[in-house]
Amino acid sequence: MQNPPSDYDAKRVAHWREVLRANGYRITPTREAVLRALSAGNYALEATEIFERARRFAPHLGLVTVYRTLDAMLSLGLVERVHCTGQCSLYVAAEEGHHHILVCRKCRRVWHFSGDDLTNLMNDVANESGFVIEDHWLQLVGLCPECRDS
Amino acid sequence: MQNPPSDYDAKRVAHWREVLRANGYRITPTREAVLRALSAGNYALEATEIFERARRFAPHLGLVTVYRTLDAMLSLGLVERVHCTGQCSLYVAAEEGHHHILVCRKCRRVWHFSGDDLTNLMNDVANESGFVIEDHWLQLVGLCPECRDS
DNA sequence: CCGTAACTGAAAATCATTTTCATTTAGCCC
DNA sequence: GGGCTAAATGAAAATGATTTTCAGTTACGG
Ligand SMILES: [Mn+2]
Ligand SMILES: [Mn+2]
Ligand SMILES: [Zn+2]
Ligand SMILES: [Zn+2]
Repeated sequence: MQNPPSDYDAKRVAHWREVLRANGYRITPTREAVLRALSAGNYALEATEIFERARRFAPHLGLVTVYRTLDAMLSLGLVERVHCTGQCSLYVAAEEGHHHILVCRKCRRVWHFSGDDLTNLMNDVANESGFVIEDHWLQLVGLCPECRDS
Repeated sequence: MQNPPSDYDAKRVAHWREVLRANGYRITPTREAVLRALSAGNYALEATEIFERARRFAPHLGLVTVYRTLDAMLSLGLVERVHCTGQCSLYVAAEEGHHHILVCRKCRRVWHFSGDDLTNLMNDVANESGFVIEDHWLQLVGLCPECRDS
């Protein structure tokens, strides 16, 4: 009758499972452990942190599988890379649709936002430079509500 | 009477030399070779590429010195890091003042621009999220005039 | 069930960056 | 134009993250 408290987002994991399967990937216990580890999605994590978390669900998991699953998920747009001053190998669950990220520089909590409109800027820069602009990459950095107090 | 064609920006090198000196760094032939290698400033370069270029000016140069000089220049804001999809360890000469970068994804040519105004967006996101936003990273990616044709 | 291509973890290989250390040198003071 | 000394140097070793290899295992369509 009681639901055990879950430290992962079952709904999101189910969705990811479908996307992976639909793209020819097999659903294995180890792979699912990585999905669960990432599904909370509120923090930018290093590969080793994902590894540690995922091991709770699949103790014999190897770090290699984390990297391989991340590759698959990156190519399907299910996770995205988070860039930082020093280290640029952080990962976080991606939201659907066009959006960008605001990261807490202290605890790496992630806030997703959309609604940026850079078309004017990009047109100006394209005209001035002669480049064809294909993509824009925007990330905000700051302190989350909890970290700014302490 | 003739000036040899120089593959570096002597003026910029002179300026960097002054900034380094003013901050307690010594001017050595190897360090200056790295300055020259970076001074053209139109391309985002990997450490090893800087190394190769700098070796033309100081053949016995070690790669370690490239890293050490890059650290010094980064901390003084003379070069900046360029982030890419795969590799985030590219460097390019920084312009003065607030600006951002447009990079050619094929040849890594860099165009510097300014004039972005994200204050409205940042205020909205700050209010919604509760974060204090301290910094914004913006980078455009595309194809330079030459690469878009070929 | 079966067959097979996909997936797995351990170990080794690779690659970028940092540390160590003995030697050299830039820049300051006579 | 010498010295002096802390800063800088390069070779080599250490580190750390990621990738490759490979022999065994497994998901899943038929
Ligand atoms: Mn956008
Ligand atoms: Mn800006
Ligand atoms: Zn925080
Ligand atoms: Zn180009």
